[in-house]
This record gives sequence, C-alpha cells and structure tokens, in this order.
Amino acid sequence: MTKPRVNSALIRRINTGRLFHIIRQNAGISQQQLSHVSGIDPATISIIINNLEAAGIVRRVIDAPTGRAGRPTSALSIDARAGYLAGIGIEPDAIRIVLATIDGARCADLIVPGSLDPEAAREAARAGLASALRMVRARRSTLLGVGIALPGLVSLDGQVVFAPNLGWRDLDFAAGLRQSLKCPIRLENDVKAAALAEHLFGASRDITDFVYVMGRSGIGGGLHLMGELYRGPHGLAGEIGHMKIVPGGRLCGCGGHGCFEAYASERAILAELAAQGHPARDVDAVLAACRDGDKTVLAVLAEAGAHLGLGLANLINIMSPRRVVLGGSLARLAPFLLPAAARALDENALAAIRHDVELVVSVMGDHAAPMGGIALALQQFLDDPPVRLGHPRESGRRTK
Amino acid sequence: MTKPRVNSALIRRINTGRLFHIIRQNAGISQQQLSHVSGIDPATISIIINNLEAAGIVRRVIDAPTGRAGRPTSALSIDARAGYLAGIGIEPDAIRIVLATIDGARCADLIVPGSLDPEAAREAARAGLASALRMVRARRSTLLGVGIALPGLVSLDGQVVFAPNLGWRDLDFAAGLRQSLKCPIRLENDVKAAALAEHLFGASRDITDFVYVMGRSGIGGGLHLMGELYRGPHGLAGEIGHMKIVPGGRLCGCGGHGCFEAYASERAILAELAAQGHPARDVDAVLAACRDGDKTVLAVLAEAGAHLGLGLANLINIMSPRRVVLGGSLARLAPFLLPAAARALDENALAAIRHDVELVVSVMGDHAAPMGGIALALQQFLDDPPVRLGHPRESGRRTK
DNA sequence: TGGGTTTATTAAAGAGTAAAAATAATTCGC
DNA sequence: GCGAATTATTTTTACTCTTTAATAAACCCA
Repeated sequence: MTKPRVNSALIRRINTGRLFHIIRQNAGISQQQLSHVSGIDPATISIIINNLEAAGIVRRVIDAPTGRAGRPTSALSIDARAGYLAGIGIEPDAIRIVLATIDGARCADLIVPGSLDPEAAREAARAGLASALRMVRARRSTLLGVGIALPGLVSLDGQVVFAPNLGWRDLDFAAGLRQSLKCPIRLENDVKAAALAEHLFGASRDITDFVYVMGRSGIGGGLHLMGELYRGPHGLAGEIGHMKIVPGGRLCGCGGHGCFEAYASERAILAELAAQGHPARDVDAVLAACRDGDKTVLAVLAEAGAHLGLGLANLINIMSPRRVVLGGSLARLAPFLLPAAARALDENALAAIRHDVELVVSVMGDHAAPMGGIALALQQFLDDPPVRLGHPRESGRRTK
Repeated sequence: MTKPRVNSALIRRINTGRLFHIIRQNAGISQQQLSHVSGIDPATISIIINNLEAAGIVRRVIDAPTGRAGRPTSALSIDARAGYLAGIGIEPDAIRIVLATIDGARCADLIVPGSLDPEAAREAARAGLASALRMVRARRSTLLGVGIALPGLVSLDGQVVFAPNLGWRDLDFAAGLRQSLKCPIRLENDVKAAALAEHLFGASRDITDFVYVMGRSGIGGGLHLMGELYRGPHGLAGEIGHMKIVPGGRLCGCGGHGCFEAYASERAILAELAAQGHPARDVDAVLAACRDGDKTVLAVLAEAGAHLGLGLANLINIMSPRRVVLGGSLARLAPFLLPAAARALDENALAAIRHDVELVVSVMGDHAAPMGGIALALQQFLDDPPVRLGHPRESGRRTK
C-alpha cells in the first residue's frame, strides 16, 4: 500500500508537472497565459519557470514586439536540448525503438528484429538504442529515461507476470537494461502505455476519461480515468480481451468460450477468413481485398465489427467514458469495422450514455507501443526529475 | 471542468480528513499511534487535533494509568456531540431515514411512506427527518449535513437526470430541501452512495478498489477505484445493469436485449418464476420456498446465479477489482445464488485476475441506501467543514 | 529525584498568494 | 525628436499556511 506523503514537495511536483505539460502542448505560451490556463498564481509560475529554466528543461525566448503597448511576453517552450527519452516497443518479431526529446517530439525511429529469448531481446534493444542515439549524434549520457512497452501482464512494480506471445513469465526484463544504461527505466503493458501516449501526445490530450482499445493478435484495453491511467490493485485492470460477449461461444486461446477477442481481434478475423477458404493471411491482404470489394472479406469484417460494437457497448455501459480510442490493427481495419460497430453500439449501449461517447481511431499507428514507452519515460522523468527542481531560491537576495 | 488548486489549504484538508477517518475507525487511538498509522508527523498531528478539538469534532480523554511508565496517552475519538448527519434513502414506496453522529454511528432509524410526486416525497422526507431528530431529542440546528440516495441517474452536480422507478426526470430534488433545512445536502445515485457507505462504514474499509453490485428491481453498480468513488465524466459510470450478457437475449425494460438485469435481478427472477407458474411474488416468498427446498425456485436461482457470475466475470475481467460486494436483494438471495455464480466466475473470469478477487455479501442490508446518504453527508462535511479548521495559530506565542 | 514515555511547542524550510515593484515596450504630448 | 505617461508582463516582497525536525514540557513510576 503506497501512501505518498501529502506535503509541500508534493504540491510543487504536481504544479511543476502541470506547467510542464501545458508548455509542452502550447509551445510559445507566456507566463501570464500559463497562469490563466492553469489557475496557478503568476508569482508561483515565475518561480517554477525559473527553476525549470535553470535546469535546462524550459527555454524562454523574448517575443518580437507585437506592436501593442506593454512589456513583451516571453515565449516558453520545452528545451529540446535537455536530453532524450527512449521508447521501446517489444513484439515477438520486432523491437521498435523511438527516440524523442522531452517534449515528446520524435527524432529517431528504428526497428530491429525481435527475439523470444529475453536476454537476446534485451541485447537487441540495447544495441538498437545505441544505434538510435548515434542517428541523432547524441551521447548516451543525454538519455534521460527509457520506457518499455510489451504485450503481456505487467505487475505494478514493472515485472513481467505473463506474456503469452513472447513466452515470458515472471521476468524482470528491465533489470538488465537498467544496469547497462544507467538511467531510469519503466516497463508497462503495451496497451496501457499506448493509452498513456494517447493522453500525453495523441488526440485525447484534453480527455480525462477514455478507454483505449488496441487490437494486436488479441485485444487489450487501457483505462484512463480521472486524468490518469488506471492500473488496478494488481496492475491488471483493462484486460478486456476476455470479456465474454457470447456465452458458450467460440473457443478462445485462454481456454474460455465466447471471449471478445475470439470475435473481434485480428487473429479472429484471419481465422474466420481461413475457415471460409479465403487466402488472406495478414491485415495487409485483408485491406487489399477490401479495396477490391471482396464480399467475403467485407462480410467477415462487418460481422467482426458488430461483435466489436457489442463488446464496446458493454465497456461503455460500465465505464461511461467520454471517448473510446481504437488502436493497433483495429485502427487499420476501422473503415470496414466501424459502420457495423456503430450500429451495434447504438443497439446495445444505453442511450443516455451512448449519446456522450465518441468512437475514434488512434492516429498513432505502429508507433503506439514505442510512443507509450516515451510516455512512460516522460512520466518517470517528471515524477522523479534528475535535477532537483524547486530547490531553495538562490540566496542572492539583494538588501535595500 | 473542476481544477482544484493544489496548495497548502488542500494539503491540510486532505490530512485532516485522513486523520478524521483514522480516528473514526480506531476510537481511542493516541496521537503517536495516529502518526505511526498515517505517516504524518506528530507535530502536524498535534496542530490538526487541536483544531479538531477546538471545533468540537474530536474529543480527547486522558487515559487511565496503564501501569507502565510514561505520560499517559490521551484517547482520541470523534465527538458524538458535534452534531448529526442524516441519510435519506428514497424508494418508490418508502423513504428510509437514518440519523447518525459524525462518526457514522446510527442513532435513529425511520421509514415513512414514499411518493412518486417529488413535492410530496420531499415533504415526507422533511417531516420524517424532523421526527428522527425528535427521537434523539436533537434540535434542527445540530443537523450538519444531509445525504440523499435514490435509484436513478444523477448528474455530477446532484441533479436527478432520470429515475425510471420514480418517474422523475431532470429534477433538482435537493433544492427545495436545502432551503427549508438550511444545511448542506448532497444527492447521489443509491448504488454509488451505498458503495461509499461500504467504503466508509462497511466491511471494505481498507479496500481501495472494489465494485459494489446492488440488486434492487434492476441491478446497479458502484465503482470504487483508487480509494474513491468513480463517477465518470457525466456521473453515469457503473451502470452495469444493461451490460449485455446474452446477445439477442431476453427483452429488458430498457428496450435492449440480453441485459445483465434481465437475467440476474430480483425482477428477472420473479418474472421467471411467474412464467413457470410459481406463486412467489416477492423476495420473502422466494426465500421461504428455498428453505422449503422448492426445486423450481432453487433451479431458477441457480440459473440466475450463473448469469450473475457471468456478468460479474465480465466486470472483473475489465476492472480487476480486489473485491466484489453484493448488496440489496442480491445479498438476501446470495446463499442460493452464490454457488452457481462462483462456478460461472471460475469459468469465465481470467484465472490470473479471478484468483485475487473476493466475492462477498454486504452486511448493510436495508440500510445500504440511507447509510449511503450518511456517507455522502460525511464526505460533504469533511470537504467543506462548517467551522473553518486550520485557522491561524492563536497569536498567544510567548516570547523568551 | 531521576528515568522513561508521550505530547506540545518552536524554529526552520518550503509552498502558494496577493500586492507592490520592477521591467520593457508603446504611445502621447510638446 | 524626445521625454514622460501608459500599458502589460514578470519579479520581488511580505505574509500565511504547512510539514518537519529539534527541543521542551508534562506526566507517571520507581
């Protein structure tokens, strides 16, 4: 049971974080606007901004004259030179590495072959990260944090509990990297990480309550509630793939029957196509067939879309989020899934609740997992900044 | 969009509230133990306790000698003389009123006939409340807060959006009472309120993440996440009754098919019995038949229990709570529902998640809703105490 | 009286807020 | 054209509030 002390340091950390994100998402904002937006007093802002500037996190540029009277504003922005964050998305067959500045701007992108052997995957990630750093001509000491996102159950303390696709169980994947990289590392389930990225960098920045639904081979979910990721008491909340939508229905990989992901996942769609004798074996082929107007494929997708809508309706009835974000292969297939899904949603979600829910598609694409890693790293960076922010005001007070 | 300022006053409110609840649940605790339990510094505690004592909220009794050396501890407890909280549970046919001291101890209990006319219901509640106050010989000025719990959708600002059982829509039920009672009033959905009561007064005091599932005529839910009630962006989260567990299944009152409450609610059970020609028309009759070993009733309940387990499995798969609490008529029928429900749970919930979830029955009984009202009133009292706590330290500083 | 235990007080450090002051441009008056 | 007034933004100062650590006080028992 964590009980963070409620004290001044916490206040400062919260307010600093809030200002950081506002600046990040509104580059060029002035201190006065910042005060208006955040509700924090201008004096407090002055102090915090000065600290952030001294730490090299925020940059201040005096604006060009506007032509109007008064002292010109200075434009605040996150200083890209502060250092880099790395996001690592681990999949069975590929490891995606993204390097970003601390404002989340992507500046390097890399895919290396994956491995089911943890040690090999770790080494591949490490080597890939080194390459990425070379790509931007950055020294390893400029790496401020690393976030790792992988498909599987991850405990609250970042241990891999079970990752069926990777064949990993009870593994501290980050430990080895932490040693060799000498910088903070966080590890999280890829869908939860992607939800975080959606909140920090995506289209749902101002949405405090949304559900991220990601189709990979199966279906995962991330609950973002009250402005923060909800992990649940064991870190397993949001695993919606095995919600039962058809009692006694199709056999699922989990051993159960009628699971959500046995009907609406990429794997389920491909399996259904195969069962109907269709040659498509991956999402690209499915999309190509759709564009050619392949009736079989369109029918299968409509069917899957209807089940998708049914599952989402349950999710919406329970959580009443403001938005549902679709990611992964669900996002790619969305054009052909959504019509049926929207119908099923209208039919099965309570009207009063359905009315206020948007169903949108993530724009993150394949970057969802590694950008989730960036989000994790950024969160870590703000939770526990390497330079002590908010230190005592320099004692250079002039006396009258 | 609420954005509470993060400042010293907030810290004090949070810490004061924490101490209040610890004292409430551990009457007789000493300041030192309080510090140990809460993690708050003894000095801070000293100040806060002095304020609470001066406000008449906490009482300090110097303990009898313990036989051991040292200054005797003083026992802290919530001062029952501080005043009363009222909880009002509104149902179509009855209004339940509970009076409690601010530590949540029930001291009066009353049921008056209900009404579908808002004005009549309001007047009945007001009159009942006056009677309850007379029962404990208390003046109306000692009433510190009122919480109202009713079956229906309630917006975040306490407006009744839709209460089908009462036939109310878009109604500010509390407004009239607020005028005549001249004390703070909060209004909330009864299941959410009951979940709050379960957290503050029930068996789930130390559980930060649980789901409260209440069977009335339908089925409602309350999500208690991260130590607080989750209302969702519109206050409609947790309305699990219309989760679809059987696609295209039984017609539900909502117009949809296959809803949770069309299979596992009191109304559904009674309807099924009627369809099978059984004479039981209420829960009492059902329970009596069960005790007589009535096969028909037991079979219907087992069937309903299986569907209950199926619905709970979905809830658990999504939320991964630490506990599911059953209340209302589900609690009364629990002995005959649970075996089948537990089986369905084992079958349909992911093992990794199922393993850490308890399924328990609320001990609140019929008091759930009005005690929910008490919980609301207490929360209101602590959020916005009538006497300003944490006032400036008395200026009686002695100088050396 | 002295030892031990618990509570209360005090001083220090840090946070936020409000008001005043400083800063830096433009605009006005001549 | 040039200085003073104006305007808008940021910083400083003064103050309150909070936590925390160190210190003092209160109290019982031996």
